[in-house]
Amino acid sequence: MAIGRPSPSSSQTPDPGAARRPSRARGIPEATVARLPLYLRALTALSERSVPTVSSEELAAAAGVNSAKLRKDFSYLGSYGTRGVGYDVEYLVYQISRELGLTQDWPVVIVGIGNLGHALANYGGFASRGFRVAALLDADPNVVGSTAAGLPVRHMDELEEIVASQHVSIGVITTPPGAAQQVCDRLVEAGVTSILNFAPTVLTVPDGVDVRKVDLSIELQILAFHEQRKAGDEPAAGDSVLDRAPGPVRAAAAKLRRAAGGKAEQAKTAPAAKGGPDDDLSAVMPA
Amino acid sequence: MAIGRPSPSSSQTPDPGAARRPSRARGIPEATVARLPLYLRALTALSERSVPTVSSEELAAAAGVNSAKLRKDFSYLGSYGTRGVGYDVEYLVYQISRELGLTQDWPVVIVGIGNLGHALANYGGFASRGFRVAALLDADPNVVGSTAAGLPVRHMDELEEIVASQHVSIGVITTPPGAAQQVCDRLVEAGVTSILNFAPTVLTVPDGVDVRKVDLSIELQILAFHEQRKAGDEPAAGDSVLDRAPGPVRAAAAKLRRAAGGKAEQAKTAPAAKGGPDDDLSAVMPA
DNA sequence: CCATCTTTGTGCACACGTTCACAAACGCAT
DNA sequence: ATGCGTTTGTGAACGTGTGCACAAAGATGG
Ligand SMILES: NC(=O)c1ccc[n+]([C@@H]2O[C@H](COP(=O)([O-])OP(=O)(O)OC[C@H]3O[C@@H](n4cnc5c(N)ncnc54)[C@H](O)[C@@H]3O)[C@@H](O)[C@H]2O)c1
Ligand SMILES: NC(=O)c1ccc[n+]([C@@H]2O[C@H](COP(=O)([O-])OP(=O)(O)OC[C@H]3O[C@@H](n4cnc5c(N)ncnc54)[C@H](O)[C@@H]3O)[C@@H](O)[C@H]2O)c1
Repeated sequence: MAIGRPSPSSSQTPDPGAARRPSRARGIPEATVARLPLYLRALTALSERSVPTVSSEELAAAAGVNSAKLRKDFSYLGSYGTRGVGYDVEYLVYQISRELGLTQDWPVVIVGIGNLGHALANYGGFASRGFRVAALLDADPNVVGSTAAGLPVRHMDELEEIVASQHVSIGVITTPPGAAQQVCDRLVEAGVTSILNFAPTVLTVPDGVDVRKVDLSIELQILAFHEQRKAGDEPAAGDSVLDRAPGPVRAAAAKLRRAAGGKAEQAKTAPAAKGGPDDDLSAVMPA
Repeated sequence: MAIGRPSPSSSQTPDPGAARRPSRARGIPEATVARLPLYLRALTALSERSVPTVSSEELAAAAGVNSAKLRKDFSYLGSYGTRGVGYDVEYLVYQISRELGLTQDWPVVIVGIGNLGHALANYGGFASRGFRVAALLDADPNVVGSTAAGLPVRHMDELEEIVASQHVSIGVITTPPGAAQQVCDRLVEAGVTSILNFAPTVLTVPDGVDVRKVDLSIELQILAFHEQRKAGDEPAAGDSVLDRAPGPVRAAAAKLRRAAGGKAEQAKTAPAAKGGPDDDLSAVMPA
């Protein structure tokens, strides 16, 4: 069972219309763009095994999608297949790479070289697709000067110079959430126009700047939701009749909730109530 | 500018209909489920500042979505707001937590304690939402026995016992891609029914098992696509007329591509061609 | 050159997700 | 009670994404 991610997923920044972008810049739908890297990975594997051609059915299986979707996706790139035969692997690898902009080199800066920043710096799959770590940056003097994956960690003060001189347009943020917006602003100011954010914060950026986020915690919560659904899915108490009921009853319930007042009480008592989270209310509002 | 991720972001496993799951188990759409953690995070911040109520407009801004979407999302949970006032922060925190299944404890195992596994083990935001690291596992004898974030790294042989005795239903895979499917199979066999996969591989699982993936490389490639679009978006050569042309011309082009044969040549010559990636073909097929 | 078999490319219908816009509900002041 | 300003909850329109199913394109063999 695969869980649908409006892709957002996961990746993983939703909200297609948030910035009034028709999303379909030159005809390639977002959903297709998000799958191209998947196809590319599968094709690269085939290429390494010197497989000359592949059918939509085979490739779709390797990429974990359905073949009609794959064919439609490819149709946005042009007619690169041969009926009765399939797709030429090498040719397709190149076409997709070109479409994704991977035929050029993308220097990237990573800001915040803690646990996660270190792991990313050491990640080999980075360089394999045209992404090159231009610099590792941190604000902590104790971290600056050390090395990670053979690269020196440099101070944030050097950011502007690095971005400008190396034409960096992609930045990765792995700082604590409190520093993320500030770091983001500085990256944007320096000229970065694409940001991959690992900090659990909503980043605000000007038009023209893209943000994608990776949030472990969100992914786990989504899994928990489905897990809960699988295990049991009891009528689940809670969700009291009060809240579904129309008219003055609901209003009274709402009033009570607010009246229950300051924070902790409500948050603690509710989960504690065993027959359902609204027991406390039902006790006050019997009918 | 926010890039749309059919969020499936997100995040980050697309394909809602892949396993014939109507996706809308008890009425809550996947897209909404994926946003609930976002709302929850914003609400938690408000709660810590002792803000009693919040309007859809304010909360939407904090979560980075539009207010109509937020209201519709909440409407799937029930009528928890008060017209003219807004939503009770504490009450909403609890309702969303309950809906996501966060009122209970979720033990999690992490398999593959390398760079990334270490970072995840050290991640504090883990425990903060009811997720508890039940065990760290690895196959490498050199790693087993060491500690990460105060927890001992245990051998894969113990997996089955740990999953069974601690009722673990969520597993995180941070092994190299080559080992991921095998590890996945073993997790599933042991009883895990939700998997978060960091390895760049397509995992195959039986029905009833959920998989979500986090793939840094895919995120960067999507950013690169949009970055390329922003910078220039030149007619981009390539995409030769041959391939758009109908009839025998296209067929001939396809034939030539295949005939060009073994791998390297095609992949290398194409990007090298300066006037466009299909120049090599145009040279052979002038008209 | 024709028949047959395979596989692409796509029109179409439908499902899902987003946004608008507004009536109904509510708090509050008079 | 009544009226007024505010904000929710949702019907309806629209846009995006998915999957079916099939005609047309091409391969292949006679
Ligand atoms: N570790 C994980 O597995 C994990 C998982 C999911 C999300 N995250 C998120 O990723 C981020 C990093 O996590 P981590 O575990 O690596 O944290 P960390 O504390 O180990 O590292 C953070 C680094 O950022 C640096 N930093 C702080 N403020 C800075 C600033 N203003 N400018 C530049 N650098 C600054 C710190 O010096 C530190 O080196 C956090 O936001 C965390 O919530 C981490
Ligand atoms: N490091 C990153 O930032 C990063 C980013 C994106 C994706 N990834 C992916 O995450 C995975 C882990 O990355 P990493 O950098 O931590 O790699 P790593 O090599 O540092 O760690 C992998 C760990 O998995 C263990 N392992 C190998 N086979 C195993 C098996 N069959 N059972 C149990 N454990 C096994 C190894 O002993 C090792 O400790 C890789 O698939 C990588 O592609 C990593």
